[in-house]
Amino acid sequence: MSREKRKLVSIKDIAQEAGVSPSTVSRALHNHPHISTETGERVQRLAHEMGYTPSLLARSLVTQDTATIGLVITYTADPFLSRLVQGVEETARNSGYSVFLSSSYRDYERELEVVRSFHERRTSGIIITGSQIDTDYLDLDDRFPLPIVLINCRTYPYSVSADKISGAKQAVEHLVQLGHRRIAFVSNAKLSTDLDRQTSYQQVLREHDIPIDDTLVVEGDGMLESGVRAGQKLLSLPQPPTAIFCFNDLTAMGVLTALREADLQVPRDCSVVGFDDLEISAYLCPPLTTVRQPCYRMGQAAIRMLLQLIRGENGIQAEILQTELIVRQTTGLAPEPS
Amino acid sequence: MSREKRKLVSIKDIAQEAGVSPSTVSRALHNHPHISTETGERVQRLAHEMGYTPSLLARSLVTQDTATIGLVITYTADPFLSRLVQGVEETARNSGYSVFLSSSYRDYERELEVVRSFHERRTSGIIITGSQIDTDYLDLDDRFPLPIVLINCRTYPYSVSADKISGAKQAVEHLVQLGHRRIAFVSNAKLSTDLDRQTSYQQVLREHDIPIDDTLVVEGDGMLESGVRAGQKLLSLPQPPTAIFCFNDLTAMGVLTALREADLQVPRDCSVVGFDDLEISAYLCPPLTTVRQPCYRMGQAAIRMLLQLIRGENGIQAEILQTELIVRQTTGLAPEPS
DNA sequence: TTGTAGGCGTTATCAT
DNA sequence: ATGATAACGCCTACAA
Repeated sequence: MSREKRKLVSIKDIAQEAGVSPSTVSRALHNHPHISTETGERVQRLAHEMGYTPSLLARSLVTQDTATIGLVITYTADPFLSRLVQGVEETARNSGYSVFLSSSYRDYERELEVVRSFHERRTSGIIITGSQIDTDYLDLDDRFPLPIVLINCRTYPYSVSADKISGAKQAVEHLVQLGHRRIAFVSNAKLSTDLDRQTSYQQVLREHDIPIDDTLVVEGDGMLESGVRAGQKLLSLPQPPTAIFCFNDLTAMGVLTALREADLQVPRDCSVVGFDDLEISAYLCPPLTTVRQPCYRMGQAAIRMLLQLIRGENGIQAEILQTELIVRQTTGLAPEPS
Repeated sequence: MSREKRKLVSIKDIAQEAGVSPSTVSRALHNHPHISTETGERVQRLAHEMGYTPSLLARSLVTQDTATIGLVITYTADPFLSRLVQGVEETARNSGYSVFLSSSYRDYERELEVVRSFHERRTSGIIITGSQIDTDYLDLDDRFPLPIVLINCRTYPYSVSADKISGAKQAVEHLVQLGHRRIAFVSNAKLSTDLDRQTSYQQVLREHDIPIDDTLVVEGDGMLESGVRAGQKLLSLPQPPTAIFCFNDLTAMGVLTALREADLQVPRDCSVVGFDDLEISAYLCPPLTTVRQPCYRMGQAAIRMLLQLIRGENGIQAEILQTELIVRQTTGLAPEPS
């Protein structure tokens, strides 16, 4: 690769070479209806020979459309997000859009900064996961006058979410049916959508007249290590739980580790349920019972909604996708009270 | 959010409002040296009040610099890549660059298509993982006259790689030291860098006068499911291996699953070594012995090299980062020959 | 210190 | 069917 910066060939260069005007070249390149096949072909051939690559930059400037979207995720390392990113990226590309990716680290200022930078780049719209700003975007409308779709934020009008309420209910119900009465919950205090799970958890317990014990609700942060600590904390209780419902699969993996380190058998001594259904969850030891979120489809739905907003369509409503309990081998009958 | 498309305020609008020329506004916004503090402040204030957001699009067109890079990855769902993406994204952003993300699915045409689209967007440079095109880029120089850095492709002059040769050696050596003589290898036929591992594998065996048995080398594709199949295949051998060295951690997880389903204990009946050291690998059951690739630092090194290329610096050389054997609990002494 | 003018690479509107 | 011209929003000599 020669390293000096070369000047790229432009429409003007082709025009000169072909002995026509730049506008003719532009038209020829776009298969404009009223163009003679002769010049059309000549221009096309010349463009190819000269190694012409159109500048979407310049095009965007005049068409006022970058065909670009911004995707804000919390952490690139979060495995829950990778399939979602895939859904967004594939669907966007199939619609001719490129996607900018940046992460917010669940930080309000960072997120604001990223959204601002996307707006400077004149992205046609933005998709945000785990937003810390959420409904404040409605007020920031004049600062960011471009369509925004949020993921898992049901209070915002343009959003795509998984039905966590129903998912959490199914999970806890499943444990109750197995005879568990001391059911713990490991939360993610940082996340507002965590409330759905916790509310469902409490509701199911109440419906079955199971007393709610606050010591059985432990705070986590959705990461592996916090799952380990939460597990240890729960095991050190005078009356440890016989089942643990976790905020997500990563937390569940941490809890499983804590149980193993305490020489407890799953599910014989304690049942565990996760949330997300990561690809790896089916390959854990034992394979994890969990609530599946349709990550790929959520990403896909988000970009579709965003494209509708970009096109100025009306009647767009928040979407809620179904979750599904996947019963594998980390849940079993409650141990007999000894 | 009001849904009609508003016209954004431009430098001209501010100029008119402030009663100065557009160039003065431009200078004021950039803290140009020769500008009166009075107008400077007035313009800044006005810009803020009017909700001005500069168009990097227009700016890029004139400065011939988009401050944008393209990142091509094989699959967004590959957990090995998430930390690498993080390294690229964070470092890029800290240098004022935004990053486009797209995936190639390890397909030559797809990759070409993505690179072309990045070039159309006039990205300042491109980073590519798992390239199928690799050294062909040297010939494609006229089609893509922009800096390209490859990851894990040592035959290309501008590349960042992990030292897989040494890593694989350490892994197999470790198994030999534990007394294993029937050591299997699960490969990834799709990937050229796989050869490094396989070569090291054979070399270590030779060094220890261990006969090389071709039936102990099984093809995989680096995904979970292929690990399961490879494991099953190896177990069905008349003389199954006592240790399995896997192309990556995902494959190792699959192998572990196959072993568990066959009611074999790890490492008592069979040892397993992975490659990558994903975050979750430390939390498997048992925790996985593996070769760590410094994913984050590889991403960081790649973007640094790319920025050097963009700046036109000389003397840039391919970088090779060290790998490290992380011994956990899936490896143990070879079982006594029965 | 500020304004004028030209240009970045395209597309779009008028003519011809 | 093609060409001239203006415009997108910004930057930057050069001139004043």
